[in-house]
Amino acid sequence: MKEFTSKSAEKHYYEKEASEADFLTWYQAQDQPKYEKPSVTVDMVLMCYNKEEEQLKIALIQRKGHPFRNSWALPGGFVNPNESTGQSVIRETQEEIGVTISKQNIEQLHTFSTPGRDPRGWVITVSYLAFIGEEPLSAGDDANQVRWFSLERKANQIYLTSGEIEIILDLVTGASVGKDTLAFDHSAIILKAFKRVANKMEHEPQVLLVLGKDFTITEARKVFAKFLGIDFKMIDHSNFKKSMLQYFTEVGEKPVGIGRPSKIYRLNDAFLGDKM
Amino acid sequence: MKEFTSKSAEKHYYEKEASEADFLTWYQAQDQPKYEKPSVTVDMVLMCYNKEEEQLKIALIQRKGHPFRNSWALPGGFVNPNESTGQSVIRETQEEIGVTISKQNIEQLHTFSTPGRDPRGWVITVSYLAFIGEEPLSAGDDANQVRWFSLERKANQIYLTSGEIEIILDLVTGASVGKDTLAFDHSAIILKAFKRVANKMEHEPQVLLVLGKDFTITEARKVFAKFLGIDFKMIDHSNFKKSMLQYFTEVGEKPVGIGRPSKIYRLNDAFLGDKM
DNA sequence: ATAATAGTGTCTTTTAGACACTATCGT
DNA sequence: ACGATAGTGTCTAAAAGACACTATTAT
Repeated sequence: MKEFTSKSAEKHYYEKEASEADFLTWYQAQDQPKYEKPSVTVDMVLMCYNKEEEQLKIALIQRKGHPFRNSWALPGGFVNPNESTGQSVIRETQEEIGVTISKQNIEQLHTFSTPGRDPRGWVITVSYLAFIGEEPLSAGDDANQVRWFSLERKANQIYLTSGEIEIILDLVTGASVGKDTLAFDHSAIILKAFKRVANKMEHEPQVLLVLGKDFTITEARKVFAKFLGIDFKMIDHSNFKKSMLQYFTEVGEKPVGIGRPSKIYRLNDAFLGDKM
Repeated sequence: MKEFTSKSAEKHYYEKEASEADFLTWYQAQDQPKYEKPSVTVDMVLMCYNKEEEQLKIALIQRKGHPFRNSWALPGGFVNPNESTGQSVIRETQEEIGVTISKQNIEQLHTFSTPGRDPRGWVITVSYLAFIGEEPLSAGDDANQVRWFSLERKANQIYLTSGEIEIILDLVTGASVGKDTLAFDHSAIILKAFKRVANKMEHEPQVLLVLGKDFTITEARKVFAKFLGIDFKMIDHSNFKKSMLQYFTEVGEKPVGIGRPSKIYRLNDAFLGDKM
């Protein structure tokens, strides 16, 4: 082992003179951590659509422990070593609400790092977005309950409701305006997600995955209308179909229900995996 | 101070029964870190445009220390406590290359976290994108040199060149195909940035900030052409002007140079700050 | 005058949108 | 038959694009 007159001389030698292999061996042997490090979490904005209620839904959990005990929050949790944040968010979504998503169907949203965003200290979070057909949620260990909250846009406000709970977010100011509030800065994350979807759904209609694999034109119109905060009849059936047909393909016919039987469509493969 | 029969009973009490204030007091007093934490860095993709050479440029530093000593890399560094990642990247850009950017002019790109992306261990990075008019760079302590590299798109490859150094990236495969390579996964970060700009510059022409505050229509055409990998004459002057005039305003006339004097334009304020 | 650049005007093609019409079901 | 839904076709207005033309400068 080499001898050094000082710690800083040693550092200089390994960083600037030794081989990279020697540097790494030395580096791993040092007292970690040299710098203070943040905790890193992931959060998932998971949306679906209930065809009977004609409502968009977002999955929220009620936190069992501090901080924000009993508050509602996005599913998520700490990132583990040897895991990408994408893998973490898939694992946490599975653990906390019992929903399995593939890595093709998650999209990274934004990383939030405002100092003070977590009362425990220095925590930054990488947020993700995903769409699935409606399925039951099951609470993991960290949650008292898990619920699909209805997500309704009225003018420039977003109403998140489930039973007696109502959380109101303002699309313009970004603030939470109701009496119930979400944990951490999860309001900001949800608003970011909502705006992102609304802005690009006409060119990247992955949103339609909230309808499950297959859907009808009118169901697709209804989902779009929800994000735009308008009645679906404001979106002309004929024109909508004409412009969207490039993104999905007819796969069958729906034999039930009132009115003329609708055809069934499915998103083209190009819109399922491999986003930008 | 309360007494507990076991550490886990204590944890349960503070997380699930105590008040949030008591929980936080207890939490801060615990031996940190309970979980292993990653280091978090930021990286800046900073672009400008040299009007004489008619070349897009990207700022790269040559690393002074391991890992990747003497390799070229994006400016960036470790995030400090009590700093958002946005603030970090502004600070690091100032320290490493001597360029001052405002927070309105940076855009978060993506967070990279693939295990193994940094040989020192668990490091994730939050990448940012910014455009400035050309200005001299000055190397900070961590860099041997700092340089503006020319960034040229030829078909689906990106050539980064400066003097004898040439780094080639493939837009399709995402891989680095030349003999010189960048440090870490910085190729992937640059490609992500390039694709992002190319995809949205028609609707959000902040790219034009690479021309400095003011520019002519033809200069703008040239910048666009660089990102599209075509000759600027392929972009019709008249049609380009018609469609872009909604984004910028005439502010004067340029009295020098060959040909009819061009008018000077400036990006509307709406496109300088406050991105989605 | 001519080459080089900047800017205007016109015409065509494409796309987006309004809207009237036809088709098929349950009641 | 009628209301409700789904789907087609037509017409118009707006946007995108091709291209010819005019304007101003250096040489």
